[in-house]
Amino acid sequence: MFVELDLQSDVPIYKQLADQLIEGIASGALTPGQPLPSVRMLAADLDINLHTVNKAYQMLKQDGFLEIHRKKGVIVQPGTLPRADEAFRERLRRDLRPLAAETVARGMGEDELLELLRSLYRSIQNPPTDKGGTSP
Amino acid sequence: MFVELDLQSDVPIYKQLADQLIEGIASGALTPGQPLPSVRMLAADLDINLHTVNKAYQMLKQDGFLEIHRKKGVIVQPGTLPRADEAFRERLRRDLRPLAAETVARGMGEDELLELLRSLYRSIQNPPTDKGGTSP
DNA sequence: TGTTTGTTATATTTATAGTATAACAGATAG
DNA sequence: CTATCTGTTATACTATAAATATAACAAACA
Repeated sequence: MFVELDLQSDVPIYKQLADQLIEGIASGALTPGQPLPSVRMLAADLDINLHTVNKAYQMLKQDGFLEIHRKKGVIVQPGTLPRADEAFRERLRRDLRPLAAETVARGMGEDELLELLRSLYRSIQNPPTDKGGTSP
Repeated sequence: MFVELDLQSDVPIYKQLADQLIEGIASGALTPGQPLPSVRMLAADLDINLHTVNKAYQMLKQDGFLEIHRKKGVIVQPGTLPRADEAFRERLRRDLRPLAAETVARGMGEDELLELLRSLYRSIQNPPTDKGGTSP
């Protein structure tokens, strides 16, 4: 598994995990229908508690990124992934706002900020580790 | 004071306060050298605890957005505001990454995301409440 | 001399994060 | 059927952060 946790970070472990799974889906490292490790297996692999993994899985299930079946285990959403609806856009604005504000306060230009985000967006959509890819 | 707190939010009060003060500096609503309410006054005004206000003030002092003197009280940084150094850019990337990832995963286009951030940036730099402004 | 300032120090309450066990019920392979 | 693995639920515990409540101190100022 490509997940890497920072136990010293102020970001909760379950959120780090959920974030990286979403990034995996975004990048194509995790494909629709692909099975994920069981909560016990992944917990053992990452050397964290079963419930911490389960919390991340439950969040992603709630958001529609995962499907969870008995015994079949956890799989990446095989159907249509959750859309960027207005609720998501609202959350996006709420989270981006303080970042944009401090950027302005520190005199960082609009262009540089946008370029930084653009660079992030593209590196996720087309990760540098995958040379070539299967899409084209 | 233009500060509005959401006590039901999962965002800590002291962070909401710090964020809005930074936005005030970014928008020009708070000008360099301008005095801020004392920790006791603002706490009473917002109906929160003295220490919660103090925590926000201390963070902003630590970052260089505020100066704090005995008896003179708290003032907006009269000298040069903190710069957007590499440490800030790193923090920016770290915070933007999960947002960009979920945006990709939800199939929201790069253009729309960038436009959303651009809109936020500009509305902060030139707030809609101030018709005309003193700058020009 | 008072009064207000930031500051420091405790203490308490509340909520979240993370861990540790244990047990339950559904699904599957043998 | 039986054993095993699955998610799931429940409970308990520790640790930490957030927020509040008082109290007191020292510096600055009118």
